Amino acid sequence: VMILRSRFLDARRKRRNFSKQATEILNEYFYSHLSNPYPSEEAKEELAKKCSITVSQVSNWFGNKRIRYKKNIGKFQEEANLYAAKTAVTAAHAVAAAVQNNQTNSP
Amino acid sequence: EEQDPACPPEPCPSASAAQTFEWMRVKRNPPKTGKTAELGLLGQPNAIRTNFSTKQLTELEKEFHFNKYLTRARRVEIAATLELNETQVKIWFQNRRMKQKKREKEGLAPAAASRAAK
DNA sequence: CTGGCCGATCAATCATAGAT
DNA sequence: CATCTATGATTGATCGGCCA
Repeated sequence: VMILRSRFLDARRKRRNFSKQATEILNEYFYSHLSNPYPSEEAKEELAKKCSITVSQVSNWFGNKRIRYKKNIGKFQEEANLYAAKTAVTAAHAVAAAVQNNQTNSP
Repeated sequence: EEQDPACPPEPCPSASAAQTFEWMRVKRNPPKTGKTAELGLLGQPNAIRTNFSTKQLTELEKEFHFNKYLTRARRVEIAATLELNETQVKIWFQNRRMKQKKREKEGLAPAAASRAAK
């Protein structure tokens, strides 16, 4: 409050928002695993690499996302639909590719 | 790409009905520690997150640098001096240790373009 | 069986970046 | 430029698992 407490310790909070694409990657994972949005340590490391952020930041992101999502599911409905559609398309491409590959070299 | 070994993506293509999964219902029990300010109302589940004063944090920090782990005696002593529960002191040290571990880990590889592990 | 620790997470809050 | 909202980080405390 008034006690401008620890401008020292809070100085590190000079945060910067993540890049648009990093957020994109995180949201894709979140919504494609909405039934259990708890990435394993390995998954976090990979996401961190792809997003060019630290594993801790990935953990913070998921922690904040989960809490804020369940706090107001309605507010995220639009976003959820957006990513749901996106992953659906991606999945479709993957399936198509798989089919192609399967036909190319069928046993 | 790298899907979880046993966790396929949401198999719900039809519409995008955002169901309510278990994790969304998880609720934590309110803190048992902390002061209820003894407002006459006993047993009131004070769900207030204690705010440690700068003085308390300074003392705890000082003690931490002396010993990363507490002995029962030391814990009792500190709790009394800082007017905190033994549990709060215990938890503070636990969180402090995790915090330090996290810092060490992050401070030892900020720049690592290790493409050697693939 | 009991209590402390670890690792992960929760939940509330801080402080700032961004939108209006 | 002030005000309101979105978001990354911090932290006291909880949850489940492990172990001496």
